Amino acid sequence: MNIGEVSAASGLPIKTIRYYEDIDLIRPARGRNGYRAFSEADVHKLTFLGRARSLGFSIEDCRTLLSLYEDRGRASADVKEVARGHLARIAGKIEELEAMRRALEGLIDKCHGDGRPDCPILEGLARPAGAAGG
Amino acid sequence: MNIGEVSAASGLPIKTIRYYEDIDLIRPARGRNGYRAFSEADVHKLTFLGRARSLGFSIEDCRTLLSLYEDRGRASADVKEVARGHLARIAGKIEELEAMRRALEGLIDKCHGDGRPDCPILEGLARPAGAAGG
DNA sequence: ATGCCCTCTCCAGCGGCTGGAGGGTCAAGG
DNA sequence: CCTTGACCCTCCAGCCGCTGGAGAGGGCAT
Repeated sequence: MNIGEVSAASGLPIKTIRYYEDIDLIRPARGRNGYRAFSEADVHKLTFLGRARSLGFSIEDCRTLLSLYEDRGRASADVKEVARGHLARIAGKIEELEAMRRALEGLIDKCHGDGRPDCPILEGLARPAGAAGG
Repeated sequence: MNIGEVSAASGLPIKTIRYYEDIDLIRPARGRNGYRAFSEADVHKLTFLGRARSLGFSIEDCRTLLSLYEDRGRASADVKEVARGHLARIAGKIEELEAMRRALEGLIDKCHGDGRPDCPILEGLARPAGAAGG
């Protein structure tokens, strides 16, 4: 299988597949013409990688997950630990973003948003964080 | 004011301040010795930038916000539009992350996480997204 | 041989810093 | 006057995970 077909089959861009080879996530064979020759196993791995990435796992996590995936003697506890760590990072990011959202919504609500120059959003950015106007 | 004091006053790392000058967000004066000589206005701008960044605004948004901040004749509607756009991006990201979280939690819940190799997390990553085991 | 699409490698850039090398400046102390 | 040490300077490289583009070669139909 050439890279174009694999791209279509896995849903990953060609560039990404080459990149994954570059960082040693996959090691496709090579034909005499120099073209990458992907096996079914390569396609499975790439699909796996695509799903893991779409769940937000880092490349390093993906590397770990892939090696667990390939290790028939793995302990599921190891997989779970990686997943839990990632889940915690996601939860943290969500909290961060929700704090931003709350702060932004608070400012936006106060801004009349017309042609006049006075603007609580800019004032909020210019003042110390918690300082309510009073 | 030298960069160290400004860093302490604004809460921004020295490197970041230099970087902000590099990309023309601020234009501090220079002393005869080549040191940056910051005015109070520079410090205000940097503090403003720090707050905007902490709310997740991109550098380009910050550039816009800063120019609005400095423009006494601005329309608050313009500020509000920038903020609303950013809020929408944040909300989008939160949704994305929450979808990831739900998917991950679903997988993690199903994994017993012991020494045995069978693992619904890996299976979930190996199969098409919505395909429940049956 | 032509044309077209596929593939290859290598280099550069995105955002937003951050670290480090290698050097100049300034104030205090001896 | 000299040294010490904290500060400041510039420039380059790297982080992550790709992505775009240049320039060249391969494969197949006509």
